[in-house]
Amino acid sequence: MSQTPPKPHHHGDLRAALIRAGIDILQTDGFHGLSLRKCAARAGVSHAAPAHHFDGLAGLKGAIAHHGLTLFREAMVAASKDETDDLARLKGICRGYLNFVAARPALFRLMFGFESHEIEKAAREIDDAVAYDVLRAACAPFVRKDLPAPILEAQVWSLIHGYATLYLTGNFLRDVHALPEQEAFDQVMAALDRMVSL
Amino acid sequence: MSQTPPKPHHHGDLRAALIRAGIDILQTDGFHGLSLRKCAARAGVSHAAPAHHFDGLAGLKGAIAHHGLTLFREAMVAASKDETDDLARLKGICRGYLNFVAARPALFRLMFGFESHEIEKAAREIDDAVAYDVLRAACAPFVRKDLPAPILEAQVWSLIHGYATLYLTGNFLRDVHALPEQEAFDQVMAALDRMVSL
DNA sequence: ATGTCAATATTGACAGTGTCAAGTTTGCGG
DNA sequence: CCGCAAACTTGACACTGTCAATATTGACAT
Repeated sequence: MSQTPPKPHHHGDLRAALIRAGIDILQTDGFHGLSLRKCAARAGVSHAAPAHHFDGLAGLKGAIAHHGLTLFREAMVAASKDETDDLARLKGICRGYLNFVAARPALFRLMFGFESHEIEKAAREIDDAVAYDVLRAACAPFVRKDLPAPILEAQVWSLIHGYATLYLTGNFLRDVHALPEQEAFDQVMAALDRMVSL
Repeated sequence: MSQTPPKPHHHGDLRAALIRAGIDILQTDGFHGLSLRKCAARAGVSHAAPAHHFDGLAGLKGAIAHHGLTLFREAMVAASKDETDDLARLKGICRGYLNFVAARPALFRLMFGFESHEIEKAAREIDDAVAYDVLRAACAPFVRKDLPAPILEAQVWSLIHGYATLYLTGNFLRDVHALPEQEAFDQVMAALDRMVSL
């Protein structure tokens, strides 16, 4: 895509404005509300203008996801940075994960929903690392010879990702979601105690 | 919706035909390929005919998800029924879960993607139980006083659901997915050993 | 058999959507 | 000042879901 717009001509910086518009629309109108034409309208340009900055809708979604990943990382960092204990820190990461899901459901859906398959794949692999590193660091203290880092990370990531998505969609887990939110989270995340114990 | 179509007039049983068409289209053209008009065309009726059997697209998706849930259940039962050991049986359920995801990705996405939010909600809560009961039964042997059934179920469901969706979308977990599929599955599901152990 | 009537399906229209092919404006570099 | 390319607009196309109006069908009562 056009990663170097050196000097904006008409708008100012349309590319950034469209991404901002997209994130706003996701928050306001939900995932369905996002469309190229609405982003264009909100940015005050014509309906086909975005085509010059993104490779169609998939390209715009890719750019939004790219930006969203830094917000995602920030949420996890913020929720874990005050923890000193290794386990509490890991749970803080998960707490941040869930906070992000609750705060920006549509953006999360764009980033991690099945749609991510159709998103511009190029930069994705690099971007993912931005968020994944946070988890990796939090998992590091628990790595053992019989529990390699990639496996542990996959286990933890699967657990929190699964819980977050089931939480978001309301599928299954009704008994648990009937509990107060924090208690439900704590009880499910208690699985980490065992997964990580000697 | 029309839950009692006592005597078909024109088509034969258009409702069932549309659901079948929908599942076929999901398998052939992927999630995006599904549309009311295409289902109608494949069933040999006009584009607006489905409206008389389903409450719009959400209604059709709901009906497809309803049917898909029984296939989903069958996949889990089939993969676990020959196991006698309790833990192996639980892992068989998870194996069946992943098998289903691999075999019918678009249908799975319709059922458990974020789209399920917009799906006809009415029957969903009852339907869910159809599949959830399989998991519940497999979890039952491991329930203890300090590990109530709903919590354990939520932990197991979150783990396999998270792994399956990350597997499907290709987000994160690259190191693990570089492994042979069965080995990756086994290693991640080893977390169950610990979660369930005394 | 005949007429009634509701369920079933068709047709045509409408507002959206993404995307493409042209044209138009803008402003920088020679 | 002029060219020229980047940025943007305009108009069209095919496709989508949805609705209102119409036509058809088949069962049931008389």
